[in-house]
Amino acid sequence: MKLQNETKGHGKWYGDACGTAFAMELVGERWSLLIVRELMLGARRFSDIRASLPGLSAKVLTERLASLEEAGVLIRRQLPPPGKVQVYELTEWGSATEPLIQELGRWAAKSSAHDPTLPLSPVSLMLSLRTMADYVRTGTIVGKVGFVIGDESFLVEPGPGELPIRRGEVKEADAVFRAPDAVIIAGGIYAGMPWDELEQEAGLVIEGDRDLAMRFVALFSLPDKLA
Amino acid sequence: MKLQNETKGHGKWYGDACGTAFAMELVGERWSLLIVRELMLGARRFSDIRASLPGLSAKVLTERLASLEEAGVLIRRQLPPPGKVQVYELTEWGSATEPLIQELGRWAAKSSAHDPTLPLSPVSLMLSLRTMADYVRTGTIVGKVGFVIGDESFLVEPGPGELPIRRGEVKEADAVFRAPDAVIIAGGIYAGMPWDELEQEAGLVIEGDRDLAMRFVALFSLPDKLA
DNA sequence: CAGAATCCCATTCGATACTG
DNA sequence: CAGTATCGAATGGGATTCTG
Repeated sequence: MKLQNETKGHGKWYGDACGTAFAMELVGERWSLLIVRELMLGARRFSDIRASLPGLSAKVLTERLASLEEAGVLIRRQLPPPGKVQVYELTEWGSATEPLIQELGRWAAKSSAHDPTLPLSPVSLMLSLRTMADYVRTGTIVGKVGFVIGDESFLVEPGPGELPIRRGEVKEADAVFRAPDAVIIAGGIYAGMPWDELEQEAGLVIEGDRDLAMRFVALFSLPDKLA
Repeated sequence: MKLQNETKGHGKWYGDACGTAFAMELVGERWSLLIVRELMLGARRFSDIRASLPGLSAKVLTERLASLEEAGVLIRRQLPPPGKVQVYELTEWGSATEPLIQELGRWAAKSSAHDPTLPLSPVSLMLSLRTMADYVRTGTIVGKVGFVIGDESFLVEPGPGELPIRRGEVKEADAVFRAPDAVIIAGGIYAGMPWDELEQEAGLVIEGDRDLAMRFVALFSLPDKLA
């Protein structure tokens, strides 16, 4: 891919000092922000990203990774041997897009047209927890909650005013949600589907401290819709 | 313009429940969010918007206005006679993009590549004040500050933890900044250019309570850059 | 598997001209 | 002023193929 002329950015964008314009030049392209989102919880490989974003072609992913790298949002890195695979990782500035992604999510959730039952990626679900949590109550939960979604695992450790999430084994978790697909868990948390029904019919498994699990999911709710 | 098929939105977008994706479908198109930004401080006419966004053609503006209206972000309205002109105005949900626009701006400002000396529209400058204000000090300013930029006027009335801005005559202001272009004022506030130099060489005029004016501009600063 | 390279079609854009 | 109509050029994206 030919590098774009640096004075004009992606082509002929708006030469505007406003941050809105500048930011849209960098991450406003189709797929860009979704790719950034997938990297938000840690470095991933080309094929991981592709698998999480159905509809994104290899060509476009290659192009977006290149322009995001050029913009300084992410870097391409070789993992040390053994492994020695190539991964993409957000820079510090790239990670600083999280509030941005959260605002996008909050705004979308207020739309009456937003449909929370559409498919979503594991990372997308985990990040939505951070967006929609009631932070005045996160401190009341004691214990770690694990999620195993397909072949990805995450650990959530609620604390006062915070909700740290990291990838990792769920052995240390006190309660674990296990499901083949993120949309199942999203259905329980956001669409109010009964948990026992999801366990019987959708392949959800809740392990460990079930009471903890239920108090945990009660932390999350969608905002009221706006006209 | 043919309306898009409603099931696929703008064409073939990502069918993802994540708010990021949904929001990008609605306002992620080129120019869309800049148009929304121009409406943020009140309804405007077609040609007002066009004049504020150099590089935006009538064709594209027409298209964007149509899709933003269809998405429920803005509405098209006839002003009552006399006047009887057509204006575009944000819906309640459209106005709810302000935190989003602010996050975009905050993030952009942390980039080392961001150039605050580029041209910007009057609305863009006024909104940046709300984004960059030090809200622990806004309450210490007593008095109204007016801005006249080209032929647009705004009134800012700082209060504890808030910075309301509205269009309006600056007669009631205790201090007024007057400049032919927003970039001049931005240079003083964000780029640290000396105010007296701007007055002598760039056509800036500061009227009224000069001490108030200087304490007011000290409320604003750009964040530290990230790698 | 991780991408680069080609090919080709669909869409989009900008410029210009036109209209109520 | 507030758009609409048209046209040629540029861009974008999917499918496919190739390579280390």
